[in-house]
Amino acid sequence: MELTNKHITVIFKALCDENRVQIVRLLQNGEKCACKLLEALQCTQPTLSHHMKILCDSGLVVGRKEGKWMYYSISADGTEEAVNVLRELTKVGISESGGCCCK
Amino acid sequence: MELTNKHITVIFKALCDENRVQIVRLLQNGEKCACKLLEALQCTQPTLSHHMKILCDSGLVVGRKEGKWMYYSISADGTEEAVNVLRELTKVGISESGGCCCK
DNA sequence: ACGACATATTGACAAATTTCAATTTGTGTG
DNA sequence: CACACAAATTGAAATTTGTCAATATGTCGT
Repeated sequence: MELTNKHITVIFKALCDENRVQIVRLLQNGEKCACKLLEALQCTQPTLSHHMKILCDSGLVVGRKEGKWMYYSISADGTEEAVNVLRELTKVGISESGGCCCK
Repeated sequence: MELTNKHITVIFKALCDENRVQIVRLLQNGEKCACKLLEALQCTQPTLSHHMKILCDSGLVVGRKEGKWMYYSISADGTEEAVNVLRELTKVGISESGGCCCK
């Protein structure tokens, strides 16, 4: 599979915002409905909805609809992929000869 | 050690920008001087300098000054910490009972 | 000390992101 | 069907981020 810079940024943009990091932490002890997240966070419902969209788009979180409620949880597949992407991206390969391009 | 949401965002903000992701990829085959990065990227020198600062602040990249040149490379320690942080953050613990808070 | 060069910093502007109020969509219940 | 409720979408304002031109800082060679 290809791994564009764009795709990589989508994954890590999810964790660029303190509120979203907090949301992930809240999901660490299991699936939670949106309203529970909403009362834990200090933001409005549309703002939470926006953050959840970004988290879901990144693949780190998955949503499950049940009636009028929305349940969110950490995606094992998504987070594993994120760790792999981060490891791949920061893996150092064949070291080139040093020296500067400028004379 | 403590691990604030703020600290976590600093790490992952580094990988939020396509140019910075590209820079990390360029560093994968060894240390590079700023001017070499500059000719690979399509941006001005101040912009590159700005991105390098963010990458260094995140700990993922380290800089080494040699004369008038600046050499950058991927930090093994920094990237290992980033992977650990990501794994810690996305680790699912004791699953709580399901159900919605709303009646 | 002076000039040339590499990098960093400053200031300004454009683009993207975060946030909320208002509204819409979707779902279940009386 | 009408109402109530949960979540998503829209649109606008405030903030943050990315970018560049201009300038400053630091280093080397003459």
